[in-house]
Amino acid sequence: MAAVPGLRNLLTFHRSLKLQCRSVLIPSFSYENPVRKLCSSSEKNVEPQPQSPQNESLLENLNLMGVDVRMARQRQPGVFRKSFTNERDVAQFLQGKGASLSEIAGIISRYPRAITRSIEHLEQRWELWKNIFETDEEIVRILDRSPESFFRSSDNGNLEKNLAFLSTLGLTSKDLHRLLATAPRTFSNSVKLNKLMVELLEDICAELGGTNPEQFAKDIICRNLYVLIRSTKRVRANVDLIKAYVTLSDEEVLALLQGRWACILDLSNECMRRNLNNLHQMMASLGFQKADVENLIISYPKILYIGPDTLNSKMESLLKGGITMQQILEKPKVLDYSEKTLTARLMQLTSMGYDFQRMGISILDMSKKRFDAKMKKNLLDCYDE
DNA sequence: CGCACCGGGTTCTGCCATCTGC
DNA sequence: GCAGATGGCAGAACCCGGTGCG
Repeated sequence: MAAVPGLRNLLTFHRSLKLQCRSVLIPSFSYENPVRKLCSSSEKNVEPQPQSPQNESLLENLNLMGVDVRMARQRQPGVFRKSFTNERDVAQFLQGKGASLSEIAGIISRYPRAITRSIEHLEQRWELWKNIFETDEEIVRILDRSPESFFRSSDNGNLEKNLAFLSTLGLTSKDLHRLLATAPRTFSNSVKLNKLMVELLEDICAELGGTNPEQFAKDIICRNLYVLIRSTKRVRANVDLIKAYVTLSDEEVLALLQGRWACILDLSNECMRRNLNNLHQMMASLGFQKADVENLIISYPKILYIGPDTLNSKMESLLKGGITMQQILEKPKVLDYSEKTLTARLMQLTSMGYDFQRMGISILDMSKKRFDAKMKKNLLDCYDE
C-alpha cells in the first residue's frame, strides 16, 4: 500500500532529471508521460531491438531513479546486457523498508546486480538479517554503507548456514549483532570460508600449546570483528611474523593473541613487516634494545598500525617538545593522537610552563573534552595562587 | 574528585582476480 | 565464452568516555 505513493514520490523527485542517455536514442515521447511508462508492466523489460545493445527501458528507469548509470555500467556491464531486470520492484522493496530515494539510487549505482534479485529472494534475505538486527533502519544503514555485502550473494541457504555456524562458536546475539553491523561481508562469505578461518585460529591455538581452541577462536573474533573477512594466508603470515620477532614463550604469545594482539592480525603482511622494521630501526637509533621494542609491542600493539612517516613525525614532535623516550615507552597511548593534536597541546602546555617531568604526560592522552576541562581548571588554579 | 586503565566507535569498502556453471 | 559467485587485496588512526580505585 505504501508502494504507490512511494513510486509517485520517486517519479516526482526525478522528473526533472534528464531522460536521455548518451548514445542511446530515446524516442521523442520522453517527457510525455513518464508515469505511464514506468508503471506499465507491459512496456517494461521488452526485448531490446535488434540493433540495440542495451535494454532501453532499463536505462530509462535507472535514469528516472537517479542512478549513476555510467558508474553502474562500468561496474557490472553484464547487468545492462540482460533482457530482464527487476529495478522497479527492488526500488519499491527498499523504499518499503524505509530507504530514501537517494539511498536507493546510490545502492544501485554502486552495486547494479541488486536489480537482478527477485522480491522473494530479497524478502527472505531481509528476514534472515532481521534475526540479527532489531529494525529495518539498521539494515538500511548497512546497505547504504555497503550494498555489496547484502547483494553480492544469491545464496540465502548459505547465509542461513552461516548464522547457524557462527552461533555454534559461542557468540552471543550481541556479538553477532556487532559482527554483522561492523563487518557485514562476513555473512556473505561461504560457510566453508568462515569455517576455514575458525579452523586456522584453532590450529594456531593448538600449535602454541593452547588447550581450548574454541575459546581462543571465539575470543579473537570478538576482539577483532574483521578477522573473518581476512584471508587465512594473511592471518597466518602475521602470526608467524610476530611470533618470530618476539622472544616470548608460546604460552605468552597465545595469551597476547587472544587478548590485546587480536587487533594486529588484519594488518596487511607487507605493512606489518614495514612498520615493524621501521619501529625497530627507530628504537635502535635512539639506543634502545630489542627487548624495549618487544615491551612496547606488548603494551601497545596498535603501534604496528602506524606507518613509518606518521610514527617518525609523531616521535619527533614529542621529543622536540621536551618529552623523553622513556616517558613515551611508559605511556605509549599518547601515540594514539594525531601529530597535529599532540603538537598543539605541547605548545599550549609549554607556554603555560607545564612541567612534564613532574606532572607526567598523561595529559596528552586525554579526550578533547577532558583536556579542555583540565586546561580551564589549571588556569583557575594559577589565578588562585 | 582526579586519575589510570581499558575497551569501544568510527565505517573496512570498492575494486579486481579467479572459479564455476551454463 | 559469458556472467555470476566468491575470494582476496590495499590502505594504514584518532578520539572518546565508562569504570573502578585511592
